[in-house]
Amino acid sequence: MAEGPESGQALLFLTDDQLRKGIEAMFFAYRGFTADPDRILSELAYGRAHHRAIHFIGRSPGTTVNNLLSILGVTKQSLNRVLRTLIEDGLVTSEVGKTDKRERNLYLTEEGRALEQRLSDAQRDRMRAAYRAAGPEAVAGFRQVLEAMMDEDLHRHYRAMKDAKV
Amino acid sequence: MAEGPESGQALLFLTDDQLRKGIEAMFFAYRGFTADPDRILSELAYGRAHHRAIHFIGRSPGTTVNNLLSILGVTKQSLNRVLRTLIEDGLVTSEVGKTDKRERNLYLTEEGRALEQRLSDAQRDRMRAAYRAAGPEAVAGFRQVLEAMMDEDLHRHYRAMKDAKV
DNA sequence: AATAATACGTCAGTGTTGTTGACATTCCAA
DNA sequence: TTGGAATGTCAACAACACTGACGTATTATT
Repeated sequence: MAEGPESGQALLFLTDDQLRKGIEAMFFAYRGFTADPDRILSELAYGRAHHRAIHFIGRSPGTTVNNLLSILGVTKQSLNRVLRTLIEDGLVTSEVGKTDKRERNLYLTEEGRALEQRLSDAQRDRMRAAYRAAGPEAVAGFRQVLEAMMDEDLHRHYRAMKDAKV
Repeated sequence: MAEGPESGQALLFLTDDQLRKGIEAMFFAYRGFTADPDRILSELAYGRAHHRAIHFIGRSPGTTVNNLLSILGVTKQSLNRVLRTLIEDGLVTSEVGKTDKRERNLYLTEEGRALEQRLSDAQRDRMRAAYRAAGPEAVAGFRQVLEAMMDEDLHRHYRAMKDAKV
């Protein structure tokens, strides 16, 4: 080991057992994290893929297909299937780009914003309850660990979005 | 609001914007969380469902199909398909229950333990790096928030497993 | 002006993982 | 002992990811 002066007691949080607990906590918590939106989505014959698309289009109105692809980390064929149904159902509009006509700028319609609101309300309610139960210091730690767990390219997207004004 | 003396400054961490950041952090971090095992699994033509089964069988040797079902939250038919391939491939053994012959007790084989080790090593490496970067206080907060985010029935499973000795 | 590269969409095929429905076996209790 | 509940298996289907190939419009490069 020979980690220097911080060895011993101070590094007990890095034992395999502690790490395993973190892994299992992550697994169980993610299930809770998605449970409420999933219920709403299943009523509408949508899935998580639709939720993710709606969320990030809502976050960045006018975003392009390519940008969405790099955020979501799926293939264009997979995203296209989802976008097509959302456009057909009138939740999303796709406009030819002004400066570059190859691009498509994506926006939520009124109806799309309504669903986005409904989904994020459900998810925020749970998040708010968890935050309130854990307290501000815990929340800060929560965010720190999550950020350290991201892949670098996703972390870039996260930072870019984190600091954007609503 | 009228939340009492802790209103104002101290509740800024509960704003919608803070909650949104937490939601997006959760989304991006979970991708990182599963990225390393996913790479290993794809080499072997397995998926996350196989990983989850292997993980929880390894954690609770002799567990029954029913118990695994309530942990994983899928249908028994879905789990069965995964278990069948793992058994065919010699990673898991299924033994008829001693007291109740309807039950099947599940165990990892030597080979199954080897894969479990390989997968959890990869996942632990990332978790360890994140923990080390964030520090012990952050890790405590991380775990607190995650636990508060779980559904109650999953939280029960988590607690039961959390305190079990390896 | 011709060529290459980019952005987007689509068709076809495949694999994992979830779902329901039907069914066999085993246990238990009336 | 018979009917019901619990446990697990087989079959078929849907959602959603993937790869590969191709078409089209637009922009950039030479």
